[in-house]
Amino acid sequence: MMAKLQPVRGTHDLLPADARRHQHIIAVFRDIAERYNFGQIETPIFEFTDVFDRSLGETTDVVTKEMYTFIDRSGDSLTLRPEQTAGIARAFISNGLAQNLPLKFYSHGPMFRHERPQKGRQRQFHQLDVEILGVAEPQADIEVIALGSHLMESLGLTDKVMLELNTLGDTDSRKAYRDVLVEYFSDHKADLSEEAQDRLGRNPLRILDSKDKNDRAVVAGAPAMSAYLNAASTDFFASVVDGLDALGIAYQRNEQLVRGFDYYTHTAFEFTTELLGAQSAVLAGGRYDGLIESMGGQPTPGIGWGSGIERLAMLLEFVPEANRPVVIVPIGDAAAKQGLLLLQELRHAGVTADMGAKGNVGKRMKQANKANANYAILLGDDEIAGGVVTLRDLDGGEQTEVARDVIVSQLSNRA
RNA sequence: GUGGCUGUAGCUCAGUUGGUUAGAGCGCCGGAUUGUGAUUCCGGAGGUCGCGGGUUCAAUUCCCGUCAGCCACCCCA
Repeated sequence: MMAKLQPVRGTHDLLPADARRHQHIIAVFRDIAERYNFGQIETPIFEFTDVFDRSLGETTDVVTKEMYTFIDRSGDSLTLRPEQTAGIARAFISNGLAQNLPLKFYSHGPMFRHERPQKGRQRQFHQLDVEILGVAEPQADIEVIALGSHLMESLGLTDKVMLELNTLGDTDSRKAYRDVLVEYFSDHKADLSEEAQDRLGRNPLRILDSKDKNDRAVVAGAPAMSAYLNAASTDFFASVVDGLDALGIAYQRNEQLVRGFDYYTHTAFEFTTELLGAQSAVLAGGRYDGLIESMGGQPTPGIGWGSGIERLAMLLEFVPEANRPVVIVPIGDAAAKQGLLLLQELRHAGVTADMGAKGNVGKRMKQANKANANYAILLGDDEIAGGVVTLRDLDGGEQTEVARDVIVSQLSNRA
């Protein structure tokens, strides 16, 4: 391999076939999000570091060791966004959007995390994202999950993913449970892994989804989160579940499901798969009623999810084909000019068309074949003199003369 | 950040028990075919054997380091 010009670790070029796959996912997503009456929002791919520090939780791994943070020429600390929600929350506050509640946003674009790459994990990756701001009712939870489910269905991934669902309860419930959990884990501290012992002080809920065998044994005996939910939290979750049932959206309760960022409350969910190696989450999100307030805005409930485009792409069986071009094969100098004109007419008429820059007829026909062209248009002195064009069907091999003045409409109608 | 495996042509891979000019298939370019595309035939280009250092008369091969890829841990989309 060339040693010199390498892409930065964990980044990838999307060549046309991959780019088409990504664009297909994005197109399906946009179509569905628009049908759910979400509006597109684009926030910058970098923000003041503070935006992420304060929102994600200072002890989370993303903040402590995965952010791409740098000092710009003005001396400000900036960070490439590791996720989308914080940026949207910031935009909500910056633009004074509290006047327009409720708001439904969708977005997509690159995210950055400084992690060791592996299957389904890159340093620059792309996410789809939806957020609903200003709706405290379970209907928003249901709608956002339904949108995710709809997306899976439209991408043909329903059989490959499973919806896992949990509730973290409101702030009071979460705090109560946390205290009980810390007490329980402290009693079993000796049996926990080093990682888990470390997390006990920082983020005890995360011990629940540890993969360590010993940890799992301890977790199995831990008090259940559901037992510590207050009435309001229990009712809220019951409403979410009712809604999903009514819509026929299957899910599996997973009481160990804990999301990575501190801002989550109530509903937490993930569409997971077993087909991506160690990575399981394909689409994940939850409710974050305290986030905007903690960032300095008016108290505003929110819920949303993010979904990794690369991960979706790896599961996708459908690979969209590129348009097959019509390729013009000019023969002679006069035809080269006439060819350019015809090329322009075809393109303006909506036909994917191309014309090579050099080569004799044989060479050009080979090029047309390689370009996966469905038709070749041969244009030489004979055709020009007769006011026609020779249209060759490259799949069947039939060749016919078509009047020059109808060829464009004939081909555009076919497409 | 930690660990395991792997780096030979654009791609997929052989190979050298350390020894003159490192191979194949596919792909690419040209010709047979300057008005006709799979195929076929002929010819050609393309490698400082990831990079750096060490051992050796000699390293693509052995050793060390480094970078990268893959996979896993951690964590997450």
